[in-house]
Amino acid sequence: MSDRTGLREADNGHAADHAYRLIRDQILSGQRSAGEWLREGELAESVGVSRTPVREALRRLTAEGLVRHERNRGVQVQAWSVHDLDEIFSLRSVLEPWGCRLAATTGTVDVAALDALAHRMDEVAPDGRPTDVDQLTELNNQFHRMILEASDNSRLAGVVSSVIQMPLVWRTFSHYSPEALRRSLAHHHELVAALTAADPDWAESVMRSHVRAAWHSIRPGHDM
Amino acid sequence: MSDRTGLREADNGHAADHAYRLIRDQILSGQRSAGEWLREGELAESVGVSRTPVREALRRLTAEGLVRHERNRGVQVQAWSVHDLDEIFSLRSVLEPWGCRLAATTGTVDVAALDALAHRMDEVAPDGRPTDVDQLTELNNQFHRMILEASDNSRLAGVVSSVIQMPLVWRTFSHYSPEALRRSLAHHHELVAALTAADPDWAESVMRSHVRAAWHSIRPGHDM
DNA sequence: GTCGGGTTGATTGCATGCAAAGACGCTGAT
DNA sequence: ATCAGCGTCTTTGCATGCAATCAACCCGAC
Repeated sequence: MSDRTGLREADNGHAADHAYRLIRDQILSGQRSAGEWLREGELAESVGVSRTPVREALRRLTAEGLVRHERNRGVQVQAWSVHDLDEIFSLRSVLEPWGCRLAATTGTVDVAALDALAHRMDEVAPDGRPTDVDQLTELNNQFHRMILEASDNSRLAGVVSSVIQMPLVWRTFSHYSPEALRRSLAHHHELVAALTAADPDWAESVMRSHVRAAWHSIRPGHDM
Repeated sequence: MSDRTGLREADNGHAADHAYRLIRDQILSGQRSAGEWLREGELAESVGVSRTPVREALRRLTAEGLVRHERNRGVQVQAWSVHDLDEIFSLRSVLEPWGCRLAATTGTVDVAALDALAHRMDEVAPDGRPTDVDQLTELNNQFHRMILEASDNSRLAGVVSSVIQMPLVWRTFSHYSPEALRRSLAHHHELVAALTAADPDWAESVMRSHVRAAWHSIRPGHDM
């Protein structure tokens, strides 16, 4: 471990966290393909730390479902099927509308911030054609997370984000048609309106439409 | 580490798993009280392994929310408030009825096994007075888990069980009045009936009643 | 040619040592 | 008496070495 400092640029001082973020990013960005074995030694070297914090990072990723752990064999990147996607989206289509309903009643949601996010997404994807898919994804995640956190049920937010990891690998928005993406962005504005009006039924049903539309946009063979 | 074998009785061969189970049981059984600090060294000695597998066990427990991890300070048993209980039960009152609805439609649920469980619970708690709270809790968990696993959505089952840990600490059934417990057991039989009839609406609404009744039975100050 | 057994190599799992960070108590100054 | 500064001591975080495990290969027997 010679020039460790050279490799740990954005290190906030903690090897395990650093390793976790690096490995996670490699998986989410697709640099590590599904089924690929992640060797502790190799990762340790590439991250610039010893195997111990790498092992800790891999255990966290295992708990989050991004990788699979086999005893005495190692860790491999989780493989995903269409059925997994169906499970996740059917779960989301229950949880997110409910969370959105709660957010509409608590009144703690920051509608101005939501509105700003919706407009920034419009800019990143003018006319339904995204210029930067990663940024669009990030903005979208912020939008949804912000609503769930206003639901005043921290476990709900945690559960949804733990389940959502996989669609991130799938790079959701790259599967959208321009029309589907325009509709998705319109939903965001409608959600802002419903939350501003503090109408739980409206908010819930728009979110349900939003999630189910997304489901059909992503599902292979249904690119509408 | 002298006579390690003497301490590892039910060891299936793997130190980290062993440590995990032991520590987890200590928390769930109440031997470790909320807020108590869990020292790696002490745990390692008591389990009979080194600190490394203990650390791994503690990280798993952290991911499951049973303990809290503070950087460079250690791990302490998670403390629970009534608000946490509310969060969990409101989540359950959305997820479990939905899972029960799904189970009623997939037709993969083993109603005979469910019926057997319901009757065994009757025996363990005749006239709403439990003879063995732990066994009753275990049977109840099996009952609910079996329904969720028949929902054909593995993530749903995972999410619910991850969220349910805390009521286990609370030792749910010891808070029930005889009347509430009798009602709870009756719900189980009604659930079996609804699932046998494969009626999604019936199944869903019984489960919703069941969860919300449980909520009121447990909530401090609402022992009806 | 195929199958079984043993052997080698790679990799994980665990134990241990050391360094760094925080908590506590002491001392001294105000 | 109170509080800042300092040193010690406990505890965690990380690195490293070694043992156990698994996979793949090779070789010999049938």
